[in-house]
Amino acid sequence: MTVPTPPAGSEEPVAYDPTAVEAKWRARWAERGTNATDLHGARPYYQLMMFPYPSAEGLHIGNLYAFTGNDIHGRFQRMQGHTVLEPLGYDAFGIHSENFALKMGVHPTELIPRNVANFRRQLDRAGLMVDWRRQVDTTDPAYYKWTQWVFLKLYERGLAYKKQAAVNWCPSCKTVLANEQVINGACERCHTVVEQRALEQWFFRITAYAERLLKNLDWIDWSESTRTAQRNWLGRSEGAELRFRVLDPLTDAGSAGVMVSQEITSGSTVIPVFTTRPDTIFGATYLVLAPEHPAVERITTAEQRADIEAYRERARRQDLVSRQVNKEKTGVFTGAYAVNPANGDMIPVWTADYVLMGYGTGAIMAVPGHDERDFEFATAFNLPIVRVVAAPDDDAHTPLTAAYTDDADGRLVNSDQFNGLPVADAKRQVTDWLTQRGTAKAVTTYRLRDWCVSRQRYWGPPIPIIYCDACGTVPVPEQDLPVVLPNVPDYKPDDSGVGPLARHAAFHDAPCPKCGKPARRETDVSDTFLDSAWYFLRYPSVPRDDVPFDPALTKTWLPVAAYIGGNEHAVLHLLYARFINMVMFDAGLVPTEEPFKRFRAHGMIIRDGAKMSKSRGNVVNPDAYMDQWGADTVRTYLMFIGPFEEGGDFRDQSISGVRRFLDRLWASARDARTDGEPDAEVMRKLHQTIKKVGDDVPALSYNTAIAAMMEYMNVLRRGERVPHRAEVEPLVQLAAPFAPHITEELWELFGRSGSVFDAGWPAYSEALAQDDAFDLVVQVNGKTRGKVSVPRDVTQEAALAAAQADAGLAKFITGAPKKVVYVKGRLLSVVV
RNA sequence: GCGAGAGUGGCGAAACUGGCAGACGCGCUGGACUUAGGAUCCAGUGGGGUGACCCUUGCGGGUUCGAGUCCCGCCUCUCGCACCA
Repeated sequence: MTVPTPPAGSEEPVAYDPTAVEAKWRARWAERGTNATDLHGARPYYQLMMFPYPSAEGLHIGNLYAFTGNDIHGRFQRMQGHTVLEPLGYDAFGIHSENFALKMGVHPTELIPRNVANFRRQLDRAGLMVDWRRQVDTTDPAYYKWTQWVFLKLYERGLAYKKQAAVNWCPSCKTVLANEQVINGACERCHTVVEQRALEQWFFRITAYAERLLKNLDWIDWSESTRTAQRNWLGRSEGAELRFRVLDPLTDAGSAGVMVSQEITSGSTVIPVFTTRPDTIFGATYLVLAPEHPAVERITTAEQRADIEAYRERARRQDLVSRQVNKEKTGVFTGAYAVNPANGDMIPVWTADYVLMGYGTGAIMAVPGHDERDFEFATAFNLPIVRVVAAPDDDAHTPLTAAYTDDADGRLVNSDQFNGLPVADAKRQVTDWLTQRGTAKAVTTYRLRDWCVSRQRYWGPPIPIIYCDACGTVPVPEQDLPVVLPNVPDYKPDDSGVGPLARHAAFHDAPCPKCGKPARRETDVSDTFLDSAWYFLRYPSVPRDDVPFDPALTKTWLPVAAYIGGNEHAVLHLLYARFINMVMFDAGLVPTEEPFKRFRAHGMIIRDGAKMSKSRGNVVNPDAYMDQWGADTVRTYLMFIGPFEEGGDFRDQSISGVRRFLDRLWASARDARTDGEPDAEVMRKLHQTIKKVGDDVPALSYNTAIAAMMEYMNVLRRGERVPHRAEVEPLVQLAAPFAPHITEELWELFGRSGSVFDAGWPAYSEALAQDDAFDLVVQVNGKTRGKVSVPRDVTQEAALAAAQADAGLAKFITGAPKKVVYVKGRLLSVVV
């Protein structure tokens, strides 16, 4: 492919033709291996972008936005002398692909390669500096062999376990979902309301890492918004677990107020509750257990049994949305009483769905005086409300018209020996006191739950476990990996709670690896988020088949130097990836506890002020724009429309400005003169621009870097001047990360032999960038009244004299100044 | 409700630790070149006033020689989390 040259003798200058230039350099890069990374090169720099799910619709403009932002950063680092590894792959397993395949009636094994091929074509066009030799595809057995290996590593370390639990079940996707995949009680994929089902599932013990995952957030170099989202998700809260003994009808019979049941209960039941406010124990007037709490069964009295059963049944059937959205308090008395460990009061035990089984112990002590939810419940059911904390202006007898929850200024009342203590002190002292009495311990609870990784679906890596009647649960030995996902025509999920692979005897039946007797394979596959939780470890070691990641390469390339991606993955992918990396670190397989040295969340692209969506019909098709404007223009435009970390508004109308800039760059290089000297004024602006672009690009301020180059372009061509080559050539380098094809072409036009990306970054000279005279702003009484041209290092006296000598300024400076403020190099402020 | 972020021309947006508000681009206006212009180039472009000047960064106060930027009190929007005890 060559760029058309004008016919001999033609006067017509060659116009910028992006189609030809881009095709030429795509071919040239492939031929020369320009984008191939030497894994043993000097100053390794791992530039990571979030690999896409290859949808049938093709590359989304949002993907392109993220990739371009990464690519510019990677290319810039290369021009700074780093050996940059910029890999990419496909996150092609998962429910989304499978649902789409089912809908279209095309098997995923056919659909995915087709989508991948289309993605690859679009990605190639975008001019990314990707080393495709390191590509990964999560659906390739050569990859998921190691995903299964990761599962086994966790199993080995006691971090993967199977348990029966109430889990989120999507009736439409017919599979369980992780908590992270349930948004407002609905499936994040299909938005169907999620049900609760009791199923046996594989879990990863991520909660064992909660503390470390939280602590490292204090120092990792990540976008603040992402760290905050993770902190909230981990949800650490400090408090105490208090033990309440439920009165036994036999032993406690005769105690005043106990309703003796005919039912004989065996032994005494102790209900542990978690609270962050142990200081309010004297105000705990009843207990509430979640409807699913196992103790409910045991303590309910005969009189209350029918009501309780009905209530539990209702709660069980109710989906999460109505349970969460309908916040009206409901509940039923169990008939049982428990003893308040602080004051010995007998308090009723209720069950209510405002208490969640999944958090803390699934039971609470209700302190209606100082908790809004308990106050609401107590009011609805006429339960006693006791004040145990008083605001500075209140006393022990001030009536409570609402829960008083302030824990900063309150002091304890109605709490025996703790009266008068501030809340913070009381928390500690009450916990200590109860701990000594054996009814409490200080505990820290996390909102985070263990990661449910089983999926009752087809399109994922089979979980490498075999169940043997004799040997029990047996992990598939490493040498038997991968457990290949069979290519079966019947892969539709059903409502049985068991994955479709269970229907395929050839897969399901397998000999026990230990004893060789007939046994059964696990038929669930693992969550897609496991595929992506370790992919960054794999890239440098592709295509090694003997190890998931080579120790030496991993040590060289990890942790990732720069990771840029969408904040929608703040608590999913990014938390799981940190967890898996931490486990690998504990196993001595990766060099650092944290996988990503630096993470930045990019913003979202909207279009004409509105969110892009298929239903709105305002989705930008990258192919059409690259056809019309060229990839370099699309890339540069995407980066120009707003701050990269905040996103921007894609408007068709504005793209022409960026194309005009590249047209002018082309013309400036083509027509540049080589005779004589470059203009000193222009060169000064050039050096200021080198500085600005060099500062802005690593800070991801791409929009201002482009603006600076445009500004320089205006100077370069002001008044239709013909620029000197020395004025243009460095600009070609500055623009290269943004517009790689055109700049390679112009670099070649200048007679350079290698790639512009191996030519380094233009040298910046502070001396050349410095203006010798400048305009000093003069303010009088706080108002800007004009400016005077003075030397840069002028003294205050000289500056004031210059201001007073200026006719336009002198009229404002009447009489002797009362006060003069002089900021060197900036302004002079005179008060009269 | 809690947490995070953001409100600046007709539009997308700039503004380093407080120091000329509106860089750059779109659009618009005028001009040049043209048979032509939805091409290219040049110039202008926050609002008001004939003018010297005045007003202007969501609203109201404050600190300061000086506030888009800092402090106090509100309003609006976006994104997370949401009965988490």
